[in-house]
Amino acid sequence: MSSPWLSTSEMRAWRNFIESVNTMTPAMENDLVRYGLTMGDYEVLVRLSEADAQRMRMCDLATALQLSPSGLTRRLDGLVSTGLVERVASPADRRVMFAALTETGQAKLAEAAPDHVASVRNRFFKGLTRDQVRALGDIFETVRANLTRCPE
Amino acid sequence: MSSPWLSTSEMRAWRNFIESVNTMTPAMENDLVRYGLTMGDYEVLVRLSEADAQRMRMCDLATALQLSPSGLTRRLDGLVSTGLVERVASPADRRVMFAALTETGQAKLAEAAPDHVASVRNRFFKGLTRDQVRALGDIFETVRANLTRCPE
DNA sequence: CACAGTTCATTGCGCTCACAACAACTGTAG
DNA sequence: CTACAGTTGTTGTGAGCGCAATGAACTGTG
Repeated sequence: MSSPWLSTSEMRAWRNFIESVNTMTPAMENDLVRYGLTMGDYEVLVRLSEADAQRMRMCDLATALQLSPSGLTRRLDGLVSTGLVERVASPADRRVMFAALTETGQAKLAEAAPDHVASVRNRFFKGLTRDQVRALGDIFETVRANLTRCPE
Repeated sequence: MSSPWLSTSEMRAWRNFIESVNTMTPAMENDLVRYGLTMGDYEVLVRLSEADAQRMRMCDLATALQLSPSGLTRRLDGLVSTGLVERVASPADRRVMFAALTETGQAKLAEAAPDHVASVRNRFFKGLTRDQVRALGDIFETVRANLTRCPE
């Protein structure tokens, strides 16, 4: 129970998990290159597209993306320079900047999304049964809940 | 089946998975800071400790760690400077360098390992049933196999 | 109103990594 | 023996990210 080592079953799960993540991430990143997007960029577009008025405050967006404030500032720089997102000052609170999806950004997301979804299916869900997909949902819901409970 | 979108079940699994990885990785990284190690460093020590004569060729190690050659060179620079690993030239082939675990490195691994294992248990396996752990092993073995089959 | 504390975004700096170019070396074909 | 294609590892360069510091703006309390 409180052995200092992982059990055989745990070790197998852990190693396969780590290796899958390490392989899958660059592969999916690569699938997006043809759209001129990184996975980070894509996540920004998705979040904004789901938000009211297609815009979010920087700090809320950073939290949602689990990114540091500085990281988000720099990531947005890129998206702004390519015209997919624009910065909009808040009239209510002059400290805050909104990251707002542009028409171009919306179009780019619509263009890249089907391929990205196919990529997720192909890299991740391919070969898994319906039960396994459901089990995955349960498992990582537990993991996520456990992680948010122990921030330390 | 070939819908352009993820099903509800897939979406749930995918988002929980991504968020878990994003949260868990820095948390576990943080757990190793007190030993002066990053997770990358730790992985190097583990791989070397499992290898014959506690040493591996650079290119084999890079492959095992899914790291680029240059990435490994730089990572090893750090480990060499702290004395945990040393570079040993191969007498047989003068192109190759071995990364070899030192006594210090072995001791450091022995020191950090129990805490790291506890970290994995605490961040990842905590709250999962034995069946779920086994299911995880199966699932990511499938994912990993699928990824290696489609390198493209 | 004044002012201490908080929130928000950005910038400087350092770290890690990948890609491309490179240098050293091996071994095989001719 | 020579030529040359393939390998192994390192270095130059640039991208992305976090931490800490900064400055601007807001909040609340006396």
